[in-house]
Amino acid sequence: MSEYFDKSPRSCQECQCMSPLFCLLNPEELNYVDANKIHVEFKAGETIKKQGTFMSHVLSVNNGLAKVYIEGLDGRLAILRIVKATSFIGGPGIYFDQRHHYSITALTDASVCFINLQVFKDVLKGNHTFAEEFLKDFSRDVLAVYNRLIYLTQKQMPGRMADALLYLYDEIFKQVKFPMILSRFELAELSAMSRESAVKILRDFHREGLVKISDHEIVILDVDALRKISRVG
Amino acid sequence: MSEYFDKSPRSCQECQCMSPLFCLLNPEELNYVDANKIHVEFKAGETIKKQGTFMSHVLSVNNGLAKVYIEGLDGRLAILRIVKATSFIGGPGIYFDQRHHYSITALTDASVCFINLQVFKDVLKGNHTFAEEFLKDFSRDVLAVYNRLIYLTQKQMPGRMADALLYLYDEIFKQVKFPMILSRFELAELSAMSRESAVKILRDFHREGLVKISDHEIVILDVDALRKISRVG
DNA sequence: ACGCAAAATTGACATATATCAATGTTTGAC
DNA sequence: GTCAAACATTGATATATGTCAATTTTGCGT
Repeated sequence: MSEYFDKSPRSCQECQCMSPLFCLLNPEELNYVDANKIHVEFKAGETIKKQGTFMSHVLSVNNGLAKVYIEGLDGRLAILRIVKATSFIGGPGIYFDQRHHYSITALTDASVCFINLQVFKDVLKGNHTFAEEFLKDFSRDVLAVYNRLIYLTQKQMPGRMADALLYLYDEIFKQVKFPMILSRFELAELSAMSRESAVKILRDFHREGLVKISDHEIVILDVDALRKISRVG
Repeated sequence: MSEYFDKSPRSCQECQCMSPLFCLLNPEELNYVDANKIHVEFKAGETIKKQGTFMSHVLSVNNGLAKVYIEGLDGRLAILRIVKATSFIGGPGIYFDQRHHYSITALTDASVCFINLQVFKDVLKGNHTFAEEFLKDFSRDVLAVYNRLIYLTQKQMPGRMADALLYLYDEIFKQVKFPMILSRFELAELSAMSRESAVKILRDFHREGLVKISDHEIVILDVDALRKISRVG
């Protein structure tokens, strides 16, 4: 029961897990956000947001990891990116049509704040530094999608899988040994190939001594070789 | 010689070719933009902006058609979209790193205004309606890239080519008979396949009576069948 | 009208990739 | 601990797609 009450919202003022974006708010603005946010804990595997639904709130991931993905044709998923704490998640729906254009699912237990969209827009309207930083964040995400578009359409499978692994290394964990938060199938969804192809490529990487996968852990043994495969395509 | 002088900038106030975005400016703001813009005429085939260069200005296409494309791996191009009059072209570089992240080349003779980036930002800062509409525009572009990501990675070649043709019909010309502004090679770049594959698919479409291509013109004979191919993938 | 260069076309072939079916392995619920 | 369900693996095979090389067509400058 005490656990239940632990889940009650902390105030934003004392929160150490806030997305850096919100550090640009003055106390008054932060109060306004604080009064209009909801804090929710998710278990690994739970859906945080479903593509297509009305965007009543924007999100801030305070803790844990989640996958952001588009539900494409015939239910096939395309994982866009992995988000870690602390990240703001908005998306093109904020100003376009107030809908979520991707789904988000927790990969680990995760703690997420939902900030009322209108309140977010109000604050954005009144604080130009905040608005610029938001735009910068958004633009960075857009650029990442451009890059994915290129490498998913112009590289072959080994290059795409190398990119997926290097992405986890460079952007998410920043160390060569990290937990396998994604199943083979999800790695396939991240690199736009079939599950079986993903398995085969990973086996090849393993045989060539580039990576070691065991016990829910992956170790990248030869970063340079992976980068070369990524480059060659 | 008189032609040379025709190219001198008209004032934005009397311009009928302005991107709708700029209609949201008040006279004072429009004057400010007018005083800080450059108007240039391009011939078909000329490069309007080159990916990677410093973004000193944002663009407004007043007349003509242009292709917006990313220069990917080994010089392979991915055409993102076709722009027609009247369109604003900014991109993620505005707020991220002040660089152009795609190249733009004129497909027909084209008339383009270059608006000083700082001036654009100033106006955006001071006019919230303008800012919101800009964001809406930007978000629409982003969504289009999401869709491209899905259909380029999850559809097979016939579906992708059908999408390319339907894009020209639905978004650009809005009639089933339109000039072939894109070469076969460029159609291939728009649908992420090799030039030869594009030729073969188009031949198939032609044999099946879906399209007719001749004399620099394309006629879509069976829109519904194309839509079906697009759906099936 | 001529001839050159670029673009388009073709079919044969090589390669990349998905699919299928069968099997093995892990995980979590009871 | 057992069982079922999900996940992972494998090799065989089918399909999609790219590449190559040869040829034809088109566009354009003189």
